[in-house]
Amino acid sequence: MATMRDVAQLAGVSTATVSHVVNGTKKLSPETTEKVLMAIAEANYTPNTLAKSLRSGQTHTIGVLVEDIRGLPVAGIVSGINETLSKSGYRMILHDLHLLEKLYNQYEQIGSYRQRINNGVSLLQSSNVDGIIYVGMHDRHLDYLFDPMETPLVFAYSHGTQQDTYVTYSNQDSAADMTRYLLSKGHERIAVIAGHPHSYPTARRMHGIQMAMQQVGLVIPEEYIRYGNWEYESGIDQTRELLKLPVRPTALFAMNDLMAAGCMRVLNEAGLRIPEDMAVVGFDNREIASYLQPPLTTIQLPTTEIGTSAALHIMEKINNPSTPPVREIIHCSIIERLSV
Amino acid sequence: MATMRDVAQLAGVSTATVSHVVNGTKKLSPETTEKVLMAIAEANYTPNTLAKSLRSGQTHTIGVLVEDIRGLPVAGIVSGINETLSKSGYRMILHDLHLLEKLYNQYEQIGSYRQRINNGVSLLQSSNVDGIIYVGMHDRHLDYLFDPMETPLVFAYSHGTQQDTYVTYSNQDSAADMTRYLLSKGHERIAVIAGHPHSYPTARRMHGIQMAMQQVGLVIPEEYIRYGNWEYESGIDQTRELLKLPVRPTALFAMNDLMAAGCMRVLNEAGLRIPEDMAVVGFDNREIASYLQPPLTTIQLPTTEIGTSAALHIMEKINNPSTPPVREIIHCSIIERLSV
DNA sequence: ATAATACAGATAAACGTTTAACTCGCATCG
DNA sequence: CGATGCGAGTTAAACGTTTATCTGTATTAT
Repeated sequence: MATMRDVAQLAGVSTATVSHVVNGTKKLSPETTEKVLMAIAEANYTPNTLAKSLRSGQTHTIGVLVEDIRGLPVAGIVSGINETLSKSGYRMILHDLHLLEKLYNQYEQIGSYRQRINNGVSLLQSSNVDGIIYVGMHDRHLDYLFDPMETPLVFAYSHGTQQDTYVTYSNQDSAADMTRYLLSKGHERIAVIAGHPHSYPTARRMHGIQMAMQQVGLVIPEEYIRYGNWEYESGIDQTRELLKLPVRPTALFAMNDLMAAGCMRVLNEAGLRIPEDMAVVGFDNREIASYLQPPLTTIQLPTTEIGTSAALHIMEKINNPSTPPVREIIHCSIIERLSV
Repeated sequence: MATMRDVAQLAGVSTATVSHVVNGTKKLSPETTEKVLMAIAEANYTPNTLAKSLRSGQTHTIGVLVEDIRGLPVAGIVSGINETLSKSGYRMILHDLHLLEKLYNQYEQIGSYRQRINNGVSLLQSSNVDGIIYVGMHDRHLDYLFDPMETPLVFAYSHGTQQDTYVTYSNQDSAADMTRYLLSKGHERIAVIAGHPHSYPTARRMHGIQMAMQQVGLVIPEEYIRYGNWEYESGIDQTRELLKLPVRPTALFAMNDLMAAGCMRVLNEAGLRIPEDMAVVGFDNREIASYLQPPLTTIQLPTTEIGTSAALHIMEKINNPSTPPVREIIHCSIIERLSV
């Protein structure tokens, strides 16, 4: 590999001059510039990133800490991050925390959870990353962990701590939008199969739904609201309960596609037609949504956009450390299929 | 950040001594070692990776080039790679080629395809990675591209070129296994909904199926073999054709879960019960397989294992450059559900 | 004419390690 | 007793850049 010294020798100048030509850090005479460029081409010179970083203290590398790359929204976000970073000449060190096995619910293992995050952060810091993007939802302990960190940090997907930059999607507005969509299709008796009762997304989405109803002077009766646990089976169970009601809803808003799939199965078995007898909508636009019968109308999470935006924010923070924290909430779009 | 010089000063020794303590590269007196260790602890010293790499020429970093992280098997493989690498103190630079939009089929865009790969490789090489793992299936042009590369290279998922190390899964054996499984359940009239007719997996899986049949003295009649294109709709179309046959098969082997889902829909609509009237199996174990009615018996790709193994191979190659190429084919397992 | 300024480029010190070569004292040995 | 070898630690060069400071010449202002 040719070094700067080789080029300098070839062009008959000093390495300083070569450096200035390469980086455009100083005005040089056209002749010298030309000579150097020729020499660079001839030697097939490419600057050594390590030396550059060692000297300058910047690696042009972003550490991306993901809870689990196998989670679908995570992959989309990483994809967006990567695309945006590469366009600006940044690399990405990915570190997977392997948190898909839900140990974060089990108190005795929280230590191990923290441990994994700490290890991840150490790994990234030892890689001299210029900034870190944390991708995931389970950020409860992060404020504690990241506190003593001087590296710029952006949360993607999760909300981070209040004093940090994050970019996420809108739970409330999206749910409200979907509700309005159902209303616009003439549905007034809308039932909800919510997620886990004490979870943040459940609360926000519920709020959005109720707001949208209220705006048109309607209210969801208590017996139309059923809480599941995000899983397929709970969609089944809760829908069965709903069908027992004396006055049936005409539309069913499941807070994710998995539960919506459960709904549809029950409706099918009960001989109800979708959407004629009952409309169903979901949330997430997972792969399964396209293959349900009928294909499910649902909400698309803006994963790529979240990634893109997080990447832009981290670069901004790096180049301008005094940037105030940004809280960005990206809107979701409705994917219209045939279940309404 | 404390440097080696600080530690040396604190301990009253030279930096060389500190280096030797840190790396265990030379036998030193217990007293000196102790002094140095104390100083390291006191200064909270952690070695600078950049300086280390610059000097030693090793970065302990692997470049992972993926065709598209949003592809499901890809995420699993990356997950496996990452876990194994971190355990050995390696980092991972991930670069996504964003190839999910199927431009590789369009001849006029092959240039752009190559371009993207070249850019990716350049990015990784400029990051001074110690080795590269290529994750993807579309490796047709790679031998051409990687030829002038001196960096150790391992293919994961795809077959790479014949003279390179790769690790993939077994198409033929898995299909044979599944066929034997069907046979063991008493099915003799097995129909196949194959993938795209000229694709490699289709050919290998077909071969596996036919071998397994032959071994018990059976043969699949030509009209039981139908070619789709891996998509849901083609599962639907081909199953309709199969149902027109005078003698119906008792089992249906779709070469992926999407087509199997299509099959099941048609069978449902035709009023046939699964598995009583017809058994169905798929391939891939995508998310959808669990949520079909009944849940689909299918084949699990060993994604994590592929990743793990690829990571081990690349580290082996780095530490021992003369390692001969390894061709590893990992076996898939059958996920038994209720569709047989 | 002379001082001040601008310009183009060179010099050399850093950045934080690793490691070959060296020093120095001490035991070993024929 | 001089040569030899060894053990423990030091010295300093090297890895390939960046960049503050310096030099020397040309331009401009007074």
